[in-house]
Amino acid sequence: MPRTPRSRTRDDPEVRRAQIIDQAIRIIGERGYYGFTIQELAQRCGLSNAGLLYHFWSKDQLFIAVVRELERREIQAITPLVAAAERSRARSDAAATFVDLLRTMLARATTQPELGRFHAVLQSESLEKTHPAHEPSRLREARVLALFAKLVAPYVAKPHSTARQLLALMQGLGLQWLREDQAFDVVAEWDRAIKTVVPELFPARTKQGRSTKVLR
Amino acid sequence: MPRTPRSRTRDDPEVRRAQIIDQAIRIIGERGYYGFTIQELAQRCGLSNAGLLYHFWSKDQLFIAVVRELERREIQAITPLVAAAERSRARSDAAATFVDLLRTMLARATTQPELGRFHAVLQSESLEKTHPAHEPSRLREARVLALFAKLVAPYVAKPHSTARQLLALMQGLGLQWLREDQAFDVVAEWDRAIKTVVPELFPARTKQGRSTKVLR
Amino acid sequence: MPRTPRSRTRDDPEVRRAQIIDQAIRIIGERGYYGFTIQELAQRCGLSNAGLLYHFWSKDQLFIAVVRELERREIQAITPLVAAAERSRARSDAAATFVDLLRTMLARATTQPELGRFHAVLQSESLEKTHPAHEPSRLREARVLALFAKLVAPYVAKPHSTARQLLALMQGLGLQWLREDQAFDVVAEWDRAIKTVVPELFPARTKQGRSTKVLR
Amino acid sequence: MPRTPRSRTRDDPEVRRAQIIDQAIRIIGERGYYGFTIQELAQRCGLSNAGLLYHFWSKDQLFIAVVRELERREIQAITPLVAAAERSRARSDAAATFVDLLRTMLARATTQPELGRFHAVLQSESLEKTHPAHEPSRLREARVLALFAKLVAPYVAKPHSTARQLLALMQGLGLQWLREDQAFDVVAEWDRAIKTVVPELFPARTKQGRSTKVLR
DNA sequence: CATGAATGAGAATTCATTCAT
DNA sequence: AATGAATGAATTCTCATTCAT
Repeated sequence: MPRTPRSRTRDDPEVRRAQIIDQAIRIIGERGYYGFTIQELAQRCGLSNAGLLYHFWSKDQLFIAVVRELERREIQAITPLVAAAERSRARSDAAATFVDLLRTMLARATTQPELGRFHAVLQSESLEKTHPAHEPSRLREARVLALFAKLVAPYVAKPHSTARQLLALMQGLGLQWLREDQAFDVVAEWDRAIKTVVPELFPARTKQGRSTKVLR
Repeated sequence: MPRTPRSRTRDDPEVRRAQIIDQAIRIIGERGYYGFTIQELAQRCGLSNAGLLYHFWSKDQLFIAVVRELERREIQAITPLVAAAERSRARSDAAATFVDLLRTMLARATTQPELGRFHAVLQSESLEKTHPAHEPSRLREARVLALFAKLVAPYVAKPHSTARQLLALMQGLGLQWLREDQAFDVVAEWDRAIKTVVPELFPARTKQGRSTKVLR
Repeated sequence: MPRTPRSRTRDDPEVRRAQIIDQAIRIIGERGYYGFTIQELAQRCGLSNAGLLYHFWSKDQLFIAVVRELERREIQAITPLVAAAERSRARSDAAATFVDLLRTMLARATTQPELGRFHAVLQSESLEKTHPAHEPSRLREARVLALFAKLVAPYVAKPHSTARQLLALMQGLGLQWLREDQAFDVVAEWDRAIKTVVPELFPARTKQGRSTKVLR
Repeated sequence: MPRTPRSRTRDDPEVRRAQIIDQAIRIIGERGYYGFTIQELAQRCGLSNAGLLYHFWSKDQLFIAVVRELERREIQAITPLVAAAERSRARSDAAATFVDLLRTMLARATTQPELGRFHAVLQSESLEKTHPAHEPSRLREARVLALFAKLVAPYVAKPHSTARQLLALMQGLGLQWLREDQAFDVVAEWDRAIKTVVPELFPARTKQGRSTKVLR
């Protein structure tokens, strides 16, 4: 029983791949690597099992491709901001560019919840050393931590510690937002969190370096 | 090949169950619910598949039993501290008791890393509505958030927001610690984080409510 | 978790056996030999698996015991009638005694539907040569056929053929009755059937040996 | 040990299905629904378990497919005869067409004993309400009964009662024939039975409506 | 590019049975 | 006389993968 022959964009080597990867992100975000099956993916893509595997040689290859693709997209989205931040290093708008970067990073997970879920799930699943995304996840975290530490260094005494706090808050708030069915304003919470952790990034409006009333 | 026939602890109705649950926590902490197989669990317990299922009627029942058992342990461990915190509400040591509670909560995940992993993995995996731990996880998070908010209320302007930050930091730092192979001092980081988010919990040593240099 | 300790008749070696056999008849009548499990039987008897097998050494032994017990009961119920029929052979009430026997045989399946179901199911299931009740069923059928043939011999030209018809009708009507949820009067139908097949057994009320209007 | 790789009829979408269904009929006729395993079926078809399930999504679906297929074949075989019987309703050959139908119905079970066994076994096994063929069997029996009653109506006083007798005899004789290893002439017995139950269907050769000597 | 048919390796579960208590 | 704990074999089903078309 041949399903609806084909259709849509038809052919286009790369388009197909992209479609597949997009669906894979969704499924992995829902059930993690172990709960992700080629079968389900094929179904969601309107392809047969074999049809799917034609594009990616095996389940693991496909998984790796997904991880890589996501890395690629992330880099693409964030590199310009990182560059801007580095360029502005010595300038007066350095703080603003950094805050901008932080906001954008959270915003990505927010505007594309599948993305947030994917990272949330993989991040814990991949703790296990045998998980295929173990290394990639480790590196990614280290990279972000290092970046945050570098950028926050001018403002705080223990930049690495602050970097940890920022990352923890960014991920944790995202998770809460997902669990609570996106029912609160993460962006606002994230802003508040940044101000709490690195008040120095915000131009003081009062005399003291930090006015609880204003900033919280 | 009949392994050492049986014996060991033998009898003891609940002991076997507890052994099994402990191993299950480990496996689920490593591969999540979807990657968790009765086969592996049985093996680790030195039992046959059927032997295992004799104690818990099905994989899902077993899983639920694990979740419930963990809830039970958590409540058992934390209730006294919560009670203490509530009792001390109006007293001068209120802040100290709260900090104590926060420290203990993280410490549990720290001294029993399996526990930390279990919660870390389930917390993201169970975002999906069809996950068997979806509701339990949701409730657990809501409970903690409410507790934190109540206890922190006397000190901050937006208790719920602060509660979120505390939870995010506690979980996020725990995750980083696990990912980095327990290679840094989470307890110290957590302390620092608490001070950052709710400096009011710590008796001021200098005139200002917060001395960045000292506390960070 | 020990279920309600024991109770009822307690002990009594044979009583227990009888209880078990009664339940076994029910289950086999519902699902046949292949669908019959020791597990279900034990449950229905309020016994553990092992407890059950203590009384009958294995599933097959138990099954054979059931078949034998049923044979025993059948013989016990029917022998007197057969004897009566044979004794009355030459007398004027010979026909009446035979009809009595026929009625009783159907009545047994009717007043104890479990019995009817058991035989109905086994009768077809045991066609297969490897079925544990194959021989018993074959013999039983042959026995009944021979009996019918003998008793009907004085009245018809082809006694064996008539015996077949009687047996077929008895079983077939019983089956219909069970399938239609016992919603019609089998006894009446069986009477009619007997009259149709061996009108000679009934004292003629009209001149012709058979009055369709009356007998049907 | 890779059996003859594959090949044989190869391709042909429906051929494989038909082969499988044919074997399934055999097995179910031997052991009933509960004794029927996919494993055995796969083996008999020279397929792996998974290979089999590829064609029918589950054991139950397969079973339903078998039941339906058999219904289809039966209807296909019998419809023309039923139509003929209905068309001849008022004509002089009405009786002959009906007898023809009755003979054909038995003949089907006779020339294809697997078929007879299948129906024999299912007919009793499906008495249980939870049996997957419960409804189909009930309907089938009702249908046949209604058909017989309608066709026999012109000849007898209690058509429904007569229909019951015909059905019981047809099935019962078939069963005896199977049990006795096909060692007697069922067709002849069936003919005799028809004549016994509805002598009116046969042109009288003697004065009385029924001459025992001739007809039996 | 893609499918249909098939497979071997697991997976969860059920079953009859055993044995020490 | 019965149970609790356990097992090996079987059973249904899923999964990733292969291959001819």
